[in-house]
Amino acid sequence: MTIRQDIHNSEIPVLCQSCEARHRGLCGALEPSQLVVLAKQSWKQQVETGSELVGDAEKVASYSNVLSGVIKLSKTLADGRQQIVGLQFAPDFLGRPFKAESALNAEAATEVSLCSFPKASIERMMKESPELEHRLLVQTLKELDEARDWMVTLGRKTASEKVASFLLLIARNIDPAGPAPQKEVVFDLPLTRADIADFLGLTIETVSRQMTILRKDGVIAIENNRHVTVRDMERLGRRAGD
Amino acid sequence: MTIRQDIHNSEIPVLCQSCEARHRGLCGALEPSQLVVLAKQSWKQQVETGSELVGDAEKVASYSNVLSGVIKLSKTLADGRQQIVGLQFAPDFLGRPFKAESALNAEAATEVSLCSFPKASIERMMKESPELEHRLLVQTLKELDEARDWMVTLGRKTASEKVASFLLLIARNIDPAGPAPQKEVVFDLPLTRADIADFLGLTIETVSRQMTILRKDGVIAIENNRHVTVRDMERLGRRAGD
DNA sequence: CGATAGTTTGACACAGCTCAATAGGCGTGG
DNA sequence: CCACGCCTATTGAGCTGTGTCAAACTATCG
Repeated sequence: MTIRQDIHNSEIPVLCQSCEARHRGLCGALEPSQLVVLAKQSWKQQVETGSELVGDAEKVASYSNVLSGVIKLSKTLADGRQQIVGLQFAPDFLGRPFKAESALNAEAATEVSLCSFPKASIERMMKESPELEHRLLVQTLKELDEARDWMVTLGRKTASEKVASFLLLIARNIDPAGPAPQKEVVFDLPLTRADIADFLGLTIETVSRQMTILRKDGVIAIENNRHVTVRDMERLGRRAGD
Repeated sequence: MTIRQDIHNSEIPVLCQSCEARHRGLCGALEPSQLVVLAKQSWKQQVETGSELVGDAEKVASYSNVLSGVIKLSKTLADGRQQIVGLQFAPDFLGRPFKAESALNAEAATEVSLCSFPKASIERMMKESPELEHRLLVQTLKELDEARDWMVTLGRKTASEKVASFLLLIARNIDPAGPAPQKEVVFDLPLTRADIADFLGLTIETVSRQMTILRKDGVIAIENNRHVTVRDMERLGRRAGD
């Protein structure tokens, strides 16, 4: 490597060079010069399963890009009933702009790695760079579409359709390489049965029973409770009801 | 009125002068000069109850501001099961930017008046004016928050909590003058029992039974099926479960 | 190999659904 | 003004899918 190349590479911060978020995520909106500024204030963190990232009604001081792992967003009623209202996969952006407090709870469903930066930095950059706000709008619209799709699942699908819909959702999102529309797909479930129940508006027992039915019917195979093989994506799709 | 005043007023198009959307809605982001351009291409329309504004998988050529009335956004499964995924009140913005096709159905739940403009005009203006895109982001974030709140209702609340939540939602949104936190609130239901059922993920019979219970318990009064008096907003809130 | 947390399975209960009949609101026409 | 018909809402009776409670099973890890 020559000195020239070193100088050239240094335009993009080391931290960002192999980062997914720079390509498909929010940071793709930034010029190399802006990236340098932001990278100085940002830090990568590894977070273990179960740790709370953002508490309900808590002041939020930083935003993050999800680099790997799955984050669950949930809401809880006064008496403890819980509903997961969204899952975030890489390279999603984590944080609710223009609001000091979070109205929901964000928790690492698996091991998660994040790239975080101060709330203020992003908000300052957003004023300078319309492209950044544009990306944020696009991601928010995507999340809104997903939320509305899920409302149909919650309101109008049967327990077995709900479980099939969930497996389909994971199968389509867990693969970081993008959606390869194969017949057979293999993955580890990022959620426990309790989480799945909270996502689907069901109980763990019902989730478990429906998984057993799908297994006995040969639509999926399960090893060690977490490792799932979808034998036929199309058949699973039909079970999901839409 | 003097000529000077006429000249001064003419900065803001006649069409927009008494428009709600100019204050609390999207158009508030626009300079008078931009407003003039947009107003030339926009038109007001009155739409009657039940007419379809945007069909599923239909090309959308225009956006609108809701000036009055209520619009229901819904999705339908292959076998006809339906779920209402959102309601829009004045001065909400109707339309899904950056996507040629709609993934949902928009229908007038009541008489509705709209101010519509070509898709292309807004998108052009959005490129010029970051403030416009900012407003859109803010409205989209609001809708996302609402969708997630409703997911809790759909997934985790009982039938009676769902009906109470619905009445609360209407009571808080129907008043165009804003949320006056009074004890007693009166309004006409913008939805039929069938619509309410589709919004809550219930059947009409269950909705009807829960309304009867609320009426017999004195939480609400109903006249002519549509005219509702909430006797005590706080008590209704407690019935909604959060 | 025992402890612990997560999962599956079974038996039963009940909230909400289905089907069916009745009642009420409202416009039309005599 | 009443009579009729249509549409929407209510009420009732019985059924069923999903929840509840309890026990057994399985994976993982010290």
